[in-house]
Amino acid sequence: MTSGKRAVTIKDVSRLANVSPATVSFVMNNRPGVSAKTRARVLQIAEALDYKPNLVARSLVNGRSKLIAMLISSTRNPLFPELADGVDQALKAKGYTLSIISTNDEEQLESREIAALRYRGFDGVIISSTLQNNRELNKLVESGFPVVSVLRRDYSCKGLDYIVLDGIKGGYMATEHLIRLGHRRIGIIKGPQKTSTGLERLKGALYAMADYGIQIPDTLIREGDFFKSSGYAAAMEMMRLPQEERPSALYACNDDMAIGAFEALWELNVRVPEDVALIGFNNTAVTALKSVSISTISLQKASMGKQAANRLIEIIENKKDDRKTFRLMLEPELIVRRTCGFALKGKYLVDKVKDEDRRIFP
Amino acid sequence: MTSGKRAVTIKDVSRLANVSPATVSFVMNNRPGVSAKTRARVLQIAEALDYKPNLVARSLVNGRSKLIAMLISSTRNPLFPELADGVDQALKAKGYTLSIISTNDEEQLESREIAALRYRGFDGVIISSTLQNNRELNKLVESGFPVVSVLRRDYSCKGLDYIVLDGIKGGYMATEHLIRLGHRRIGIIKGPQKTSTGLERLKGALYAMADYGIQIPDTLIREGDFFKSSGYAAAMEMMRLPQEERPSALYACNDDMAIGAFEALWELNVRVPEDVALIGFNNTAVTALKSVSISTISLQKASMGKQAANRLIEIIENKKDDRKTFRLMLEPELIVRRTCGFALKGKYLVDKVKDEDRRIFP
DNA sequence: AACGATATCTAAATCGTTTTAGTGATTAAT
DNA sequence: ATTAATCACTAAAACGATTTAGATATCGTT
Repeated sequence: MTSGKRAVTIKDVSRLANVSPATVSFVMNNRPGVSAKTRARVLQIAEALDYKPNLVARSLVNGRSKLIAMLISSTRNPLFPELADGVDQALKAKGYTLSIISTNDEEQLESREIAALRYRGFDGVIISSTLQNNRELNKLVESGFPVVSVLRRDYSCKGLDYIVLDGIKGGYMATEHLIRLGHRRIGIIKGPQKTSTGLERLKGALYAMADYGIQIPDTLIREGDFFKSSGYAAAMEMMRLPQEERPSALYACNDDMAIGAFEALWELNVRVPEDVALIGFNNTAVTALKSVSISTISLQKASMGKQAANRLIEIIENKKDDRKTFRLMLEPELIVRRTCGFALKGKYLVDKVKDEDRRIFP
Repeated sequence: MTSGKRAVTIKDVSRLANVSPATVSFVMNNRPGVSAKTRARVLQIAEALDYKPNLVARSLVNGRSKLIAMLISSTRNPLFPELADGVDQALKAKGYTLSIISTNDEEQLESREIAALRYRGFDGVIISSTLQNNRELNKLVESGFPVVSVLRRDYSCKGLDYIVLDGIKGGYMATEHLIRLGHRRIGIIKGPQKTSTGLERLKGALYAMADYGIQIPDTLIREGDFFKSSGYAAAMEMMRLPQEERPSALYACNDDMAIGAFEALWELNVRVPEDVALIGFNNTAVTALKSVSISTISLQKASMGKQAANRLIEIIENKKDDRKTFRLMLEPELIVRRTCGFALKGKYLVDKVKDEDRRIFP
């Protein structure tokens, strides 16, 4: 302990109770082999001294800490707290404690934290901050350390268990919705291409465009970093293009960037959805506010977190080495709100496009 | 390690390098007393084996882990992630890693986590989920374990270091602002009274009312839990009072509840601020959105988190036992936005009240 | 050549638990 | 009464590092 009074140890208890440390250990762990009388005496003394077993020492000897780490990209992106909440609840129910660590999507920091995990005494880790081609993650998984990736995944990582959303499908749905509302010039604010979500949500959009035979100029694809300010900047740039090059709709690959774009449009006195339609991704709490009401793609956050937590515990507690990798891809759902203008138009304008004319996803 | 390949230990390295474990330890910690040749050889072998010191073992012997815990109430209340972000940055800069643990404001869980902290190998803890009269917190502080409370405090805890906002002043400012805009029937949505913030933000409002000679009926004070839904419910109830008993303004003791109220008013087709004014507390990111624009009280979150982190490290690193308790109370700031109607009216209606007529805060 | 000083390295104790193997004592079975 | 089985307990070895005190070897000085 850093300073202050020395903590009570098992030896203090054993001395006072006139038994060996082993006996105290048995008592504290509810193990058989101790007489009722001794057990009671030890418990009473432990209570009186306010003895709590040192979890670091315990963790050293039996390699279990009941501590799980969750790596998130940032607490400032509300998706991660929302995800963490589900994980937390599932873990608490099983007697584990969750530690949330943020890596800010910095590759170095991410690698450092991943490398440290194994040696920090965590029993396992849930990674939602996953980037691509992470050597440390590969090593961690290969070493047999319990890892479950949630939301994002690292394609390079062979044995990695994950639960993700079908981002391609989500991106497709968002874009197709805009297309069916009659939009032909759709601006895309894509996410960081070092994340699987960033890649897939863009890819889905491009598939949709291709299926509907829509060309998209480079000026209408901008890369953001999943934070609000980058969405703001991207929207500003696109709206400052010459009149005829401007988008009539924006698809932002996450809600924070959509909100940034929303702010930019507001500042420019562009009406949403009358002048420009807008759709985001993630269905974070803000988008549902009545005064915001941004259309978006929803994912089952609570379920995702819960399943990841349960899978991780399963790995930890049935430590077979031959385990099958567990992979799950959840279905996205389109949430139609005010900003895409559906209510305005009442129906899709392009229903005349025959289904055979386009590739049905996937 | 739970399963999989055995991790590389200091012994593996020492064996391969033909030195004792002690020497390897010296090398890994950049200590003198090892020849350049040996040092190089050890480093090379450590690198080849991908050896990383086991932090649990290290922590056991020298009582340092470079791990800090932060107890927050919930990730779903955006104030906490925003606070944690500041703490995280300050800690990272000094080589520490932050673990965020949420307690959901449940007294039992809170106590359990606090009690466990000391034995989990954390070097210190930042508590922002603080409730009142927590025996475990008192014991922890008394034991000399490094603790800094931020945002909230436990009045019963004598030696507790804290950095908080002047909640009474903030509550006073919010309410006074509404009063000066001419409001006489102000509904208050207070927070949980087991938190210092809940208590103070209400107290400040009552002081302001008293100073301006305003009576407030019981029906216009409702208790929420700092979450959105409780603000929604409280606003709904108040707006369903008979016409003449309804509030003309609402003061919610945090932004989430203000947003809930905002939603309720929207649903009831009550115009904000024309029919009912609204002010929140915390200046969380959502309130600043153009389409939301809720007036609120701002606190210096980043600075608060940073200072708490730095103070904690100071305690940890200069382990004097005679340390003075460190207490800081920061100044709130009124953020005037759309929902309180200031822009509408352009000036305070009650400027005729002479300053001497009321008690100037504090 | 002898001495002390310095540099390099190691053996062993330590941190606070858990666990294994084994010791006595008591009880049960024949 | 003897042997076997059971019970209550303990000594000592882990776990994987750090640290202290001491052992060797090397060097310089006179």
